[in-house]
Amino acid sequence: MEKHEVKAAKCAAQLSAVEDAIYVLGGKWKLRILIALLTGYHRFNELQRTIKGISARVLSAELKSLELNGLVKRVVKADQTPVVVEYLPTEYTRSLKQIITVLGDWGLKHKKRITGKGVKIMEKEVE
Amino acid sequence: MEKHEVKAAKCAAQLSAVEDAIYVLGGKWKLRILIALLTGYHRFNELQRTIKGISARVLSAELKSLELNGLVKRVVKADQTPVVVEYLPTEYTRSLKQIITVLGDWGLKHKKRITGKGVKIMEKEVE
DNA sequence: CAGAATCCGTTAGGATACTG
DNA sequence: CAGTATCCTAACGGATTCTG
Repeated sequence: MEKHEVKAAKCAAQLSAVEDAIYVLGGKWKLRILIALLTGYHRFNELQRTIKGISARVLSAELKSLELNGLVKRVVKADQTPVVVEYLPTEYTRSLKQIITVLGDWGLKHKKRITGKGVKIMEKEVE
Repeated sequence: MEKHEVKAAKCAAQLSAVEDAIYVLGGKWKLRILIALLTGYHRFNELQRTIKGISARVLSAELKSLELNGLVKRVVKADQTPVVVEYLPTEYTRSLKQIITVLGDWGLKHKKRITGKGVKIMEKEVE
């Protein structure tokens, strides 16, 4: 195998692996939900309050998707009234901690970089 | 500050940092483009060939967005005919290497996890 | 509280064709 | 080669209302 073929193969492998990760974790909300989950928020409305801006509809859909991928466990405690539903992180969810850490670190640096320079790329204010 | 307030503050900080990262790197293509860039692909059509499935329109738009964020440098070599345009990673781009590595590792594990179990979450085939 | 149902606007991004 | 220009649609996601 020649040099550029090696390069191509490595790039393709990297590309495909990252692609898979993005496929599961991508989108606006999934990682945020997982962070809240790992932080200790487990109830539906609690999650909605913690994750600013998410609607019940979207939260519900995202939780289902995450459950399909084994990243959330939905637990119904039927022995209580009213019924309590909890969304719990799984063992598998904890394997994401490194991703979250690394991404968070970079995001922090990036914010400092742009606010430090006084550059505003796009408007993002809320109020 | 009480315990749950600390938790809330930490979670919010983490949330906001990751949010910032997603804002810049999110979407279907940005990270893939950066990987190709870091691997050594610099020309427009070269990138399009390497990143399977991306259209010229989208590639063009994404490159502009990345350039705005300082993650790509567009270099025109006017001393040649025809004019050669190169998209080069910056120093700042290299700060993403860890993210790419971690994300790639996880994606690889995840793929093994699902293919190993024979689970097909959603259809994703191309042909 | 924990959602489902409905409606509806925005947008990411695909397909194709064209240009200097 | 290095893009632009158009057109178009599927998916994302916001707002609101309703329910057991």
